[in-house]
Amino acid sequence: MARPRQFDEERALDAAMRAFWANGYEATSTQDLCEATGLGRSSIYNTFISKHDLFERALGRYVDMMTATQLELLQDERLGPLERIRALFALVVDGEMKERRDGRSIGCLAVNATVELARRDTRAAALLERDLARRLDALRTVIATGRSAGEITSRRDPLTLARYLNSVIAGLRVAGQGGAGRADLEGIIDTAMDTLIS
Amino acid sequence: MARPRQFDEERALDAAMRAFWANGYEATSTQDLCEATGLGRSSIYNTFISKHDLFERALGRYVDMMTATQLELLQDERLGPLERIRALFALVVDGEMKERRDGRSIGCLAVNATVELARRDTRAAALLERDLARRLDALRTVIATGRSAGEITSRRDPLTLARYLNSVIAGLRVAGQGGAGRADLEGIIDTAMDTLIS
DNA sequence: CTGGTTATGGATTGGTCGGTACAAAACTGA
DNA sequence: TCAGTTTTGTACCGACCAATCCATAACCAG
Repeated sequence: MARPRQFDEERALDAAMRAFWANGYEATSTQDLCEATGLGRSSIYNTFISKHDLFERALGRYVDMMTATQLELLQDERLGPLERIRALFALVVDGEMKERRDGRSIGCLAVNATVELARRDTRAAALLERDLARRLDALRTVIATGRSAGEITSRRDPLTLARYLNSVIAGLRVAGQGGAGRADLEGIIDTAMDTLIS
Repeated sequence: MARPRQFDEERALDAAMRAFWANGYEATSTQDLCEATGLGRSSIYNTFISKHDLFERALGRYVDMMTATQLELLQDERLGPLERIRALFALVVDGEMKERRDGRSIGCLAVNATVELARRDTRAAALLERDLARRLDALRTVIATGRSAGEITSRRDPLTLARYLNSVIAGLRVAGQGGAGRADLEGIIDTAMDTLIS
């Protein structure tokens, strides 16, 4: 009954996400978004309402995808609890080694958005907070399992350990953006894991 | 022999630093900088050349001040190695509890700049890299001392442990910006310190 | 093939961006 | 008092910002 879209909304969203991921919210202009998505301004505004709304959807897509893969790992029953945590760290390090420029990684859009926006963008902050809760929950569960199984011997309670591991991951992201290489990141991870079995 | 300045350059620099710290580089306009410093545009450009140059000086001032206080703690011979590291963490947490808005901290300008700019601002990246080297060196030294003294029993080498601790600090900053409270941060710290004596 | 509806491209909006020009003001040494 | 120098306030610059308008294109149901 009307003219159909000439583009795939999900693909466009994905391209916008990458642009925000690489350059941050403020440094990404609507012109950049047009070029990244291949859409005209009209199509972007017709579809996504505003730059900020587009960013929210891009960030939402990012955390949904990332957290989904991470939870999959953390709930993989073919692996033991410690192996799952190791696998999660490996995933993070592999991510940090991709898309490097001058030896610096692109980091994690969730961390980047937390740092750039959380204090002055309530909606982004709420989105990030919900994602954090999901990730902490999954970490807490696998840690609790690991402790029951005797693999994790730390007497810190699982939620504290979950917050610790999540914080270590954020630190890894920042380190990657600061120029740390694979060996550096793996050293940090090995050290961080010592905590669980102490 | 000429008209003297009506303002204190260091005070102005300090005000600009706080503006960048609170809002980031891109989101801080030259108009914001005028209001924060109380200077007119002419005075700002006459003194600091450009927004970017002003940012560089502000960031330089920040890392010099912060790293100076942190190194002071790490080299305080009245404290044992572990106590020094604990004191450093306490300093970070206290910092994270200041200037909160909606329960979120302002974070650390060095971390914020790493996340926002390191990939596309070579000069800022170099500045941050030099600061990182200084901090890692001080951490490594105190860790080595602690191991000689038997306070630190981890068999990870001191540089790796230093990178680990520095990364944990960055993670704490991000957590603070994400809304973590004092108890959360202290839980992370206590857990992180377990590593050293394992 | 036509009327209704949506998508698209391009021009354009008012506003703000970082940065500059310029003249008046304010000081100092002579 | 005045020449020389720098600072300061104001007006201004072109460029770009996010966002909108509108005419045209493209599609589909009838």
